[in-house]
Amino acid sequence: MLDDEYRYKILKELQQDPNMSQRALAKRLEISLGKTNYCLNALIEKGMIKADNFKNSTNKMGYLYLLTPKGIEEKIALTQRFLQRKLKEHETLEKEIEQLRQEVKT
Amino acid sequence: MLDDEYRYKILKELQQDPNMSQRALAKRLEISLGKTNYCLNALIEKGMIKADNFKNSTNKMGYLYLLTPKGIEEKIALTQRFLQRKLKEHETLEKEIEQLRQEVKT
DNA sequence: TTATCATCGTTCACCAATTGAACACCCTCC
DNA sequence: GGAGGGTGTTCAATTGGTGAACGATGATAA
Repeated sequence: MLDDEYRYKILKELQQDPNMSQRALAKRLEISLGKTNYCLNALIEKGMIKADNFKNSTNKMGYLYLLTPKGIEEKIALTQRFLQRKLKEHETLEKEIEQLRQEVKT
Repeated sequence: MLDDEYRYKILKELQQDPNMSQRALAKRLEISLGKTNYCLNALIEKGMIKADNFKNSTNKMGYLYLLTPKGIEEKIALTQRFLQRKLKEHETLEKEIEQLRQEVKT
């Protein structure tokens, strides 16, 4: 459940916008709230993310999910690993498409 | 469970080699025997495939899973739909890769 | 013939992953 | 105080997928 993909995506989204509820995160990643909560807590557990309780100046209260230095490093590593995987997928996909085109010709 | 992908793949494999056990099919598609059985029966139910009981000349008995005319048509339609989807995926993937490359630069 | 072995399709109890309604809590505003 | 809207957390329920086990059938050996 805690595969690279979601670890990467969560770190990415939170780095970009640490002020983001778990619900917003869930919507963005197109996964359930429960799964989001599970993955996020795992990242916190591992010291990748620090959850800061904080109050917005005017209105609502909320959390800030900030990447720790370790989290930032991890995110970089994951990005590279993720890119490699995507490149492999890309290669595979192109072969598949070529094959499908051949098939359509017939 | 009976998504386009497996319908397409099953029709393709069986068109190519109608003499193929469900176990062999399962291995080829990298899905479980149970799922293979379920999908295949659904295709039979819909009249896409006809299961002929038949005896091999020399040794074993087995089934022939032959595509019906309707099945052949369906397979063509699925191939095209599948190709379209793969092209979309391809586009998406390239964007993702580009984005990842940008990110790695930083 | 009978027994054994291999292979077939079918079944279904089991496991893992995922979901989201429900809950407790906090804050603001009336 | 109470209503309303936002939090994160929980967990019963559903879903999807698995493959061992089963009965049937034909080939093969005794």
